[in-house]
Amino acid sequence: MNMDTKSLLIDTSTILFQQKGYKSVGLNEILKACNVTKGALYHHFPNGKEELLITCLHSLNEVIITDIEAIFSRHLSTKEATISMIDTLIHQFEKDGTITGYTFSSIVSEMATMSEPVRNACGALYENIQNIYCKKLQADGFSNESATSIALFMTASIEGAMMLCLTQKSADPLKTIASLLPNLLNSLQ
Amino acid sequence: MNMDTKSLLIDTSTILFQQKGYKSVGLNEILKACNVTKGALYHHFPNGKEELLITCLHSLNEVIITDIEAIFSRHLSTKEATISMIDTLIHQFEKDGTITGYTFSSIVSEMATMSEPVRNACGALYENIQNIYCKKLQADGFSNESATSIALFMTASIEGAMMLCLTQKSADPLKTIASLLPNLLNSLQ
DNA sequence: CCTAACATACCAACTGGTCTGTTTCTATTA
DNA sequence: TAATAGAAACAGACCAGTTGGTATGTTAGG
Repeated sequence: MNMDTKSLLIDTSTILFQQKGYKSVGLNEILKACNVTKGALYHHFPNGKEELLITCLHSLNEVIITDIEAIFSRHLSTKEATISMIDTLIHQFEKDGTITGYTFSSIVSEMATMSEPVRNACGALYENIQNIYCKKLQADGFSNESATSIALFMTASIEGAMMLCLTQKSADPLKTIASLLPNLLNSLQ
Repeated sequence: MNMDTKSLLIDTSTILFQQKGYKSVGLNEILKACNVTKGALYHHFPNGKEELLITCLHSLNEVIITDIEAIFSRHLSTKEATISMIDTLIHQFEKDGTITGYTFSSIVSEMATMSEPVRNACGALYENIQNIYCKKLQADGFSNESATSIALFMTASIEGAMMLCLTQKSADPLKTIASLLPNLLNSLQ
């Protein structure tokens, strides 16, 4: 089984979907970007575009979890790990103008109310991210309950900050979040 | 000058754009929802769909600012006002399953990198929201600088929480944010 | 030789947008 | 006040381009 074409399709369209959303990206655009024909696409994804998107979300899930987990195991406290993670986001944003590989807000807001499978895939992704935060917070000494709350708070504020970065064409919102989050962690410990 | 048709178009498509994003909403869908013809639409919006969207964003701006300002003038402290505001969002979400009139994340994430005019309109909207928070925080005694930071933090976490609500089909994320924000405000005062 | 992995022509449905009417309102003038 | 001119407010047919998807091929590898 030759996975190269399939992987190429997934990797390319993951980026495109993240940058532009679902409807904005046409099959022809994906095909051209991959230099692949429609026959090949429908061979690997018989159910078409939405199946491709969901596969992309699963793939993205693995990438994000791996990356964040690596950062979080590299640092002692949640505080340090979070700052390091946001730093990574900031650098990518300042380099590329977008954040691929960490966010999928375009897909959430566009598809959550339209397709249950897509909504579930997105939900699982957020859940996994929150779980990493949550475990580290518990290791920091937080109670089960407050760790869950804070993890959600972190996920939300980082996701929201990325939206603000997009509209402002500046990484400042993420920087502000990074500087405030430690205070929040201290105040609740 | 008869504004009824134009207003109807703006109000209807504002909701549709908020719920589904920009590309997902077709002109025909808007036209059918309004019971208006293409001729009428292009009479009021000669530059077509994008002009309609930007007009919707401006209209949304006024609505949001008016609503939030009303809530914030009704309460003494930022803490109380914020909780009251989030309560409004929670109630709407639990009633309708969506939050129209307060968020436009679908448009931001989809269009911010595609159209400068749209990005600017979205940026202005976030800026206005933050300004309301900021002023109230200053009235609470926060310094200019920290008021700005906290206002951004509030905007981001609320916006992010709404995304989480969408994926979870539950208002819990917003509730969590509402219960944590007061702690943050206390810890920084 | 059979199946996986393509390639390509084709399709109906729909997209945003234009063009040419027609109606309705309104201001002006005889 | 009635007639009329002109503009605003539509209505609806039409269009080229694109959409996601299919059907029927061909090619290459085990």
